[in-house]
Amino acid sequence: MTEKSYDRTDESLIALRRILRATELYARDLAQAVGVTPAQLRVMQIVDDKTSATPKTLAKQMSVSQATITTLVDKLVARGMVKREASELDRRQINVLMTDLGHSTLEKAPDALQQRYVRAFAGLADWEQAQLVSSLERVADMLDAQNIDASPVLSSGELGLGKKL
Amino acid sequence: MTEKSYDRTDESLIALRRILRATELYARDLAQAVGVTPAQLRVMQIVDDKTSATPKTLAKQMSVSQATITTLVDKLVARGMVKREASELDRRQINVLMTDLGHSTLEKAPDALQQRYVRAFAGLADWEQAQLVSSLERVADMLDAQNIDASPVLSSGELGLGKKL
DNA sequence: TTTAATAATTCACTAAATAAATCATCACTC
DNA sequence: GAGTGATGATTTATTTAGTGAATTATTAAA
Repeated sequence: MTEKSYDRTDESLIALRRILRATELYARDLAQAVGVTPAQLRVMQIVDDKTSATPKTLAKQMSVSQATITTLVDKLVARGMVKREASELDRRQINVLMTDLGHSTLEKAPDALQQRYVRAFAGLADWEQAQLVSSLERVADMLDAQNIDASPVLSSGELGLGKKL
Repeated sequence: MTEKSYDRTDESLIALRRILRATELYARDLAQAVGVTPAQLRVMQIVDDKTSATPKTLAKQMSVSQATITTLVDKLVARGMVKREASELDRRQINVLMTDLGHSTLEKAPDALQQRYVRAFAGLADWEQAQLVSSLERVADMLDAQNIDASPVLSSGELGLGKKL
């Protein structure tokens, strides 16, 4: 074995690479369509998904420093996509919320790739879906040992709900 | 719908997100261990994999402008990781090559995540491997319509399963 | 009531990325 | 074989992301 071109490990890694690449390119395009940058879009998606988030939690979820979040939120505020609101429980904290503009902008986003994926996925036979999910989860397990919080951000409920993947 | 429980589409997207996240975090760590930035590491991996590459092809493969490649290569040259060599066929072109330092630096890199993945993958039963590959390729097909050149860069090298390409 | 620790921000700085302009070289066509 | 246009790499100027360190306000603990 392992004589010809690629062995299975390589094939799986190459497929993974294709997935990664497609996703990254898609994120760029989507962000551009929305009129913000990819990083800013990520913030919008998380905030929209949880309806509210503090800079602290955003920083953690995006694996980025709080300082970075501050500047991203600054720019989104300047574009009218999100707003800041003081927390009442703890006055050190600030809640970032979507504006109506931000929410509707997200909803109107094309989201071409995800729509295609969701449609293709929905078109699979039941057992195929199950197999795909289990395969993906298996790969994810192999990759992230310390089981990071890889929460939603992409509930695909409605086809249009821009999510990042 | 979509209250608390996720449907299969969501589950698959969440798994995908975990894969993406693990990969991104890993790329950061690995780059730091190597002593370069993630973008610079990507250049090194491609160059090392093909033994030689022009800025043009690097730009295409990384989906980035040539100008960006120029500055990345500048920095790698400054760090002694790669070198430039004039092409003989077309004197407009330049070939980027690994230095010995660059090559050995790459080889000595920890590469923890990929090793873990490769080991886990290698430990699967034959039919499981086959199923995983087919699932991943299926997902990749769903995601990237226009079938971009998603070649290697993640060839599994170190663990002896390597092939070259 | 001091003293810690926490949450967000500001500041100074580096890295990555782009578009636009420039320069050299190649490929044609006349 | 001279001129024209396309191509490959670079330079310049600018924007965006990202960081660590310092700062400010607030909470929590001693």
